[in-house]
Amino acid sequence: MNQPVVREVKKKLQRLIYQAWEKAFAEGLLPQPGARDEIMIEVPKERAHGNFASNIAFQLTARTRAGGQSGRAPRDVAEILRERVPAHPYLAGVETAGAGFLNFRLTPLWLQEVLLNLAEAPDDYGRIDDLKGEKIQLEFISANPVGPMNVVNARAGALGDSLARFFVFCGAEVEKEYYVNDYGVQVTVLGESLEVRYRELTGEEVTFPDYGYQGEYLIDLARELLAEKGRSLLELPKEERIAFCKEWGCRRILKSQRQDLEDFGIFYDHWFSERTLHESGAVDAVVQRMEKNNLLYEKDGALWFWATAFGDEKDRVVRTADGRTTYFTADIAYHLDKLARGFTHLINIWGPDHHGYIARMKAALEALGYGREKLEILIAQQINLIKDGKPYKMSKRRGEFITMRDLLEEVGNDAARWYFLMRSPDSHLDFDLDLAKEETAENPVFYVQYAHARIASLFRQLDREFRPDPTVINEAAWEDDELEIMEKMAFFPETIALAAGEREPHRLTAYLLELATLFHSYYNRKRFLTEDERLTHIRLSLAFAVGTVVRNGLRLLGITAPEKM
RNA sequence: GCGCCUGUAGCUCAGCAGGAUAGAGCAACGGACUUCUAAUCCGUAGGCCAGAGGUUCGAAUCCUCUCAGGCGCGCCA
Repeated sequence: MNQPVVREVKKKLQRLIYQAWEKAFAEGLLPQPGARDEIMIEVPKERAHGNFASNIAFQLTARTRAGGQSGRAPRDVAEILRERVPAHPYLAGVETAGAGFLNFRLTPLWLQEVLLNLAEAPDDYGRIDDLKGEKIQLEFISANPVGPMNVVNARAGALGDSLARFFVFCGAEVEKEYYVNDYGVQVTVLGESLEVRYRELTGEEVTFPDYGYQGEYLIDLARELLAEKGRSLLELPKEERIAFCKEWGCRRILKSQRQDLEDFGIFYDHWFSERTLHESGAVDAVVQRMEKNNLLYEKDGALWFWATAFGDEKDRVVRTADGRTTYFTADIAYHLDKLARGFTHLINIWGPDHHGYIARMKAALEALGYGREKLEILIAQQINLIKDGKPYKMSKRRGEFITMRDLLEEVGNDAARWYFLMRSPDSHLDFDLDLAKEETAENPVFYVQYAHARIASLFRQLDREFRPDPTVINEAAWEDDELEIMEKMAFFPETIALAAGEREPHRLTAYLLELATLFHSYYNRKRFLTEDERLTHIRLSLAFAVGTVVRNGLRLLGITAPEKM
């Protein structure tokens, strides 16, 4: 795999500056050069400031003072370096500017490299090997199987699925896992709630428990249960009937959750049942192991984990006074299981209501001898649904909430994914249902997709298969607007690295918007299919490249790249 | 009370280990289709980056404090 062009160019520039620095040192003008990597190469915001810039002069200024010399102004240092930067085919000019920046203007050579890479292996453009050798497990959503998916689940799903795609593109092996919380109070309440609804449908007079799940969906589910089993469940003792409802309800809800996810384009590699941890004895084994390692103490009849010794604010119960293990205990067992499976890195995406849980989970892993950095927890922040200009509150208890399915049916998968991913996971985003629904045409995702469709349309009109010709690309006389687009595409791999590294796909949505803007503007200004065969080829090479980058980018977000719109 | 997240244009939000004149979309206003898709383009307007200190050549960005909003602080999951 080729190194991304931008990285190579930065390295080249570092080398050139370093050579200048060494020369100046030999002449006694600057202090001794340090490491080459400390020379920072950045990208100026202003085009007038060149393609790349370095602030090395500012750093060196401090050092000329420290070295006992009289000290030089940043401008002078920059000038000393500028005069000594060796010539290079990539280099069109070096200038000093501002308070002491060193600005580099490059020839189109490096950008032609981008087009050539794109022509050679389109589907792989943007691939990097930053995560090569990593085996990452990504666990996300993991909702209780007690009701339909909600919109925060959808956000976490879009994020997790997209990150998985990024990681794979960065060379990692990735496994997506869903942890099914099919054990404990919540599912028991589900069983009880369903059982009451069932009896209600058989005509029995019932009082619905106030702690039960009151959503409509349970009535529907009870109806299905009645259709499937008839009144036969009434023969069972109540306890058994509840147990059956719990079992049956869990399975049905899980199945529909899974269906919702798959309709959203999210497919898991592995579904992991919490119950199996209890049944296999893994949970009890955790208690024993912690006991053996002197991590537990007894108080008020319960067994406590000494979490404060590992950075948590409070100690945590792993076995209650009446002998039950807690959710936390099972979760420790779950994470130990993950670790035993040989992943180099674990990532969990949790909802905002679980952030208080992070410290104790990390404390447990550390106490058991694993590095706390091995587990990374991302918080997908909350979503405020806005309807009719007002916040739309959700309540699982009252059963009036907008489900993930509702949302997707209203705005579509592509728009929903884009909306979730276009903001930082940290932002508490406002999702305006009316806006997303009514103004779909104004939605930025269509703007990006439209660029792709326009390009596809160009190639449809060509009566032959198009393959970019390296010779034509190398000999082309590029215009400024073309170079700008090429430069943007050169930063595609960088954007992916950043998005993957920071776990922030919104870097890519922003990038795609910028690229699409440049392209639409260019499209309006220039014709692609002209009488001049050479010119046509040059412009189509550019279109080919843009289309490829847009398609590759959308793929990472889990969004389709339509040929027609 | 403690912890986490957030505070940038009228609205929703970007701003990459600090960098040169703070950006985008929407909304507003004015223009552009005989031409490869007008789901597009071009232009105008819009800001005490919540506030106060500090760090330095340089702060929206880093540190401290204050203010405001959200979420969490169970022998629940």
